[in-house]
Amino acid sequence: MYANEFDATMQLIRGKWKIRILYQLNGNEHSRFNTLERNMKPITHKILAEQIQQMIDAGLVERHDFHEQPLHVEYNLTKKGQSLIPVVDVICDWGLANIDPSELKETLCD
Amino acid sequence: MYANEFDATMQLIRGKWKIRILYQLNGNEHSRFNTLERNMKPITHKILAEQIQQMIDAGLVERHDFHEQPLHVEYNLTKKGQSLIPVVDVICDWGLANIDPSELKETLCD
DNA sequence: CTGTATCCTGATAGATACTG
DNA sequence: CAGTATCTATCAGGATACAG
Repeated sequence: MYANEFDATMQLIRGKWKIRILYQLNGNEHSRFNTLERNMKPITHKILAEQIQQMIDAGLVERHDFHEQPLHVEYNLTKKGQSLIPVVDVICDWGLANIDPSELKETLCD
Repeated sequence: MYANEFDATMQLIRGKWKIRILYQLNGNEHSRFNTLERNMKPITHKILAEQIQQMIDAGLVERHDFHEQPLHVEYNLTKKGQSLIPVVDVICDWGLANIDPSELKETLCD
C-alpha cells in the first residue's frame, strides 16, 4: 500500500469544496471568481479564495490575471488538475453503486 | 457530477487511519484488535476502536466474537469493504504518478 | 472585482486512565 | 483481550468586516 501517496492525494481532494471547484472548473473554462462564487452558492467568499489558493499551490489550478480595471482574473484547471477528474469520478461511481440514496444528505450542488 | 455520492464515499475513507485499517484487514484476514493495534503502531487504542466501530456501522467491516475467555474477537472486511480497495488503489496510484516524492511526509506504515 | 484579516464553532485526533 | 470515558489540542469551515 502507499499510505503516503494516498494521504498526499487526499489532501488535494479532501474537504467540502475542493471537488466541487474541480468539477466547476472542469465544466467551465475561464471561470472568474464571482462566477464561481455564484455557481457554488452556499460557499463563503473567504473559503472559496482559500481553497482556490491551495489548489493553485498544489498545481491543480492556474490563475490568469488580465491586469484590467475593474479587476479581471480567470481560473483554469492545469493538466494535473484535469488528471484528477477520473480519480474523483471513480469515488463518485463507487458511491453511486454502493450508497443507499436514503443515506445521502441534501443536494448542495448538482 | 455526484457531489453527494462523493461526500458519502469520502466519509468512509477519510481521516488518518481508515484506509490503513482497510489495507490491514485486506492483507490479514481474521485480524484481532491488539494485532491491528501493534501493526499500526502509532495509532491510539481509543482511535482504533472508534474507527473500527465506524467502519462496522458503515458495513465495511464485520466483527466476529468467539465468546471465549480471554476475549477473542476477529475482524474482517465485508464484500462492501473489499469493493472499496480498488477505489483506494486509484487514489494511491494517482499520487504515485503525480506527487513529487520530496513532498511526501515520513512513512507511517508501509 | 478580487482578495485578506479576525474571530468563532464543530469535528477529529490523541493522551491517559478505567472496566469487564 | 477488548472496549469505554474524559479531557485536551488542532484544524477545517464559516460569519463578518475591511482593503487594493
